[in-house]
Amino acid sequence: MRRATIYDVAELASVSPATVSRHVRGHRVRAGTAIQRAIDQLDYWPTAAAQSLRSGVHYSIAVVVPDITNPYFSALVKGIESVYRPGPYSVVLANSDESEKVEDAVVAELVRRVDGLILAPVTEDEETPLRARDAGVPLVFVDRMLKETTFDSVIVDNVGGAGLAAAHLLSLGHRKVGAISGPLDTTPGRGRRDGFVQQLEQAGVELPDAYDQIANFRESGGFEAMLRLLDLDEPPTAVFCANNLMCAGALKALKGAGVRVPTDMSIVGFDDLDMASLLDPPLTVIDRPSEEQGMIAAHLLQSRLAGSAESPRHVMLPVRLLLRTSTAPPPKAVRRMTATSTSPSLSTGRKGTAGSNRRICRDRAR
Amino acid sequence: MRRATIYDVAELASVSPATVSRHVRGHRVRAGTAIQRAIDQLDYWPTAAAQSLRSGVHYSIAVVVPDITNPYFSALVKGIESVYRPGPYSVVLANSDESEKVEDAVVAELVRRVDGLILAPVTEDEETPLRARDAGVPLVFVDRMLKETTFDSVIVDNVGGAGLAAAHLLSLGHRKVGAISGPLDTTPGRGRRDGFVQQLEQAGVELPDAYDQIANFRESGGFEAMLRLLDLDEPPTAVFCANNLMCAGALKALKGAGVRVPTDMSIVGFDDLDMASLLDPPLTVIDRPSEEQGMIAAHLLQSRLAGSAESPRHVMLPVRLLLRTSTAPPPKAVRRMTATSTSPSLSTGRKGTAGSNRRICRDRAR
DNA sequence: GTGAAAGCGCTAACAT
DNA sequence: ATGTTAGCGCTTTCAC
Repeated sequence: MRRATIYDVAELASVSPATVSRHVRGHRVRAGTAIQRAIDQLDYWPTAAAQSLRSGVHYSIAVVVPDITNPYFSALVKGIESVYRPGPYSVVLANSDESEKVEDAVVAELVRRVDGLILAPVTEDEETPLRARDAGVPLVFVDRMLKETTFDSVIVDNVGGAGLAAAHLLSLGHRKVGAISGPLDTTPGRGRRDGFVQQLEQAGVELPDAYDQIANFRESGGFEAMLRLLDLDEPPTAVFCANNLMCAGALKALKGAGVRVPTDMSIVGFDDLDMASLLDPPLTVIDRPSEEQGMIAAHLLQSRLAGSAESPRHVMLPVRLLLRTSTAPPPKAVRRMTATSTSPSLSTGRKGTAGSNRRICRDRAR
Repeated sequence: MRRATIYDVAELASVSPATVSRHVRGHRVRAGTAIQRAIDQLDYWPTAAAQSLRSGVHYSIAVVVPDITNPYFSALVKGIESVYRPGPYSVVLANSDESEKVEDAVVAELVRRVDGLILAPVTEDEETPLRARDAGVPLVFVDRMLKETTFDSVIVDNVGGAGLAAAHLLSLGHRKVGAISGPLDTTPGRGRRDGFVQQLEQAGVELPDAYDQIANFRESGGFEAMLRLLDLDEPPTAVFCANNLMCAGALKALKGAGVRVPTDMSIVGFDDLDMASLLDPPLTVIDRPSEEQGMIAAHLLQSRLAGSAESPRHVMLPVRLLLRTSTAPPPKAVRRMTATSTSPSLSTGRKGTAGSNRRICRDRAR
């Protein structure tokens, strides 16, 4: 049996196809109930392709992230979906797998099928976004963005967050601190390293090349970078890991090498992990509002789709230091400072970030 | 400037639209290079909606999972994507959020836009799959399936895996064992509980109602169920958690209550976690091949799309017990058995599962 | 509020 | 191998 078309419904309900179309799209029509009965009876569903072809709208948007396996991105997506439910838009998700090439192919495909795009680009200087512009598809960046851009964006205060981590480590008395940063051609990779280094410099502490590790944003990156750090004659007494996955990798390397945290080495991560409090030891991290970030991105996109589009809007969300127990004073504090104070004085100058009032918190019960 | 159509390209290259169409779809045509030049010059991209409307194929498939936040599903998706890259099909991902209602809406939308569906259904007795059948869209189940079904499916040996967990706990000498199961109207929820109970019964051990906890598959479910268990006059000395998220929740409850694992209570989970080895203590789990499961599902779907469709195929993947250190003999072993043997003798009768040779392993270094 | 008619952009038949 | 023609199923004028 052939699939029913709008003509079949029209005939059965004794109206014109145009009227059926209006009814289906929610307009009030006189024969509404009769049409609905015909629709149910024939099990009619509009053909999406025909609708799109004719009207030019798809009623769907796409989200492209570099690694769906990363809990941060899962949370982000959840936030976006919560805004778009219950429709009329459906949201499709795609993975670029941290590959510029894959991302480009994926986006090229998607811009032909969706009305808008939320993108966490793989690098800061790629050309993928042009595909969206060329296709006339509104785009908003999340988590990462291009260097100079006319697109909307929602990122977090990477520089400030990393600075917070550095200040915390310094206040504990650490002077030999290392950093495992992500690729420097990404917004968070570069921003977090910059913020960390700046804060160190303000305290007159240097980040030697050997302590300045760059790696990929996955577990393997953190694992290998930590191995290199441990291989040094004089490893750092504290290390900042630029994201959650790297941090897990670094912890595995430490565990394998028998290095105790925080007794032998302190660790601060960026991005909270659902399991962070269950780890051995519970992880001190820079935490950011992931779901909320997704929701804001969705709202920005929606306002574009609704046509109320002004100049590009860039929103930056505040982050906070979540204290758990993976940080402690160094094994032998060289210069005694406020090293015993677990509530470090963070009077160091810092440009204020939107609405950040409580920047340091202890982890609550669960 | 209007978007270029196939007619514009045809005119510029002095051929017919049909020839351009053939070229675009990879056929060899004489004027190939001229056409390509015209395409590049005009920046022509075929309109997906028009292609689909005319040809009836979308060149995309969809994956619908109940919780993209669950690492198991992330891995599954990764496996699927690896099969479909580099095209010509694109894969879109959707989240049903463990809600039958959301799932139904999402699938209803998707079947209008994709050529095939890979679905991890929310429950075992829902009607969503009928949407796919009605729309003539091939469907394959992963992880979960309906009770009686004519669709392809790829699941894992839930019953056997849970049995393995029970046998392990028993062999350590536990007699007061509890289970935190998922919803019984899901394949893994029911299967894992059944397998656990059966194995217990074979050893003459009962699962009292109070030890038989049912909860949602999320962290909150595990947390609350464990709280209930701890509230008992005589809590179990070992607990089996039916999935990774629940297990994390249960661990948080234990941590909050100051119950030590495995000293005071042993824990076995189902599904490995990336972080499982970093937890305090490293978690003993039933592990299954997630990415591989996704790949198999993708292949099954592809064979359907290719038309080589016979009767429904059901594949069941083997699982294994991954020994770490969250399990140990009970505080005071009531009856001394082989309670000190960490390599339990699993001579208990069990129907063989496809290709399972090494069902118990110790966790390797990292 | 409703109907008639045109056409979105493409590909499948068919003819050459 | 290529061109001609028709039409996929819908929505949108435009007239009433």
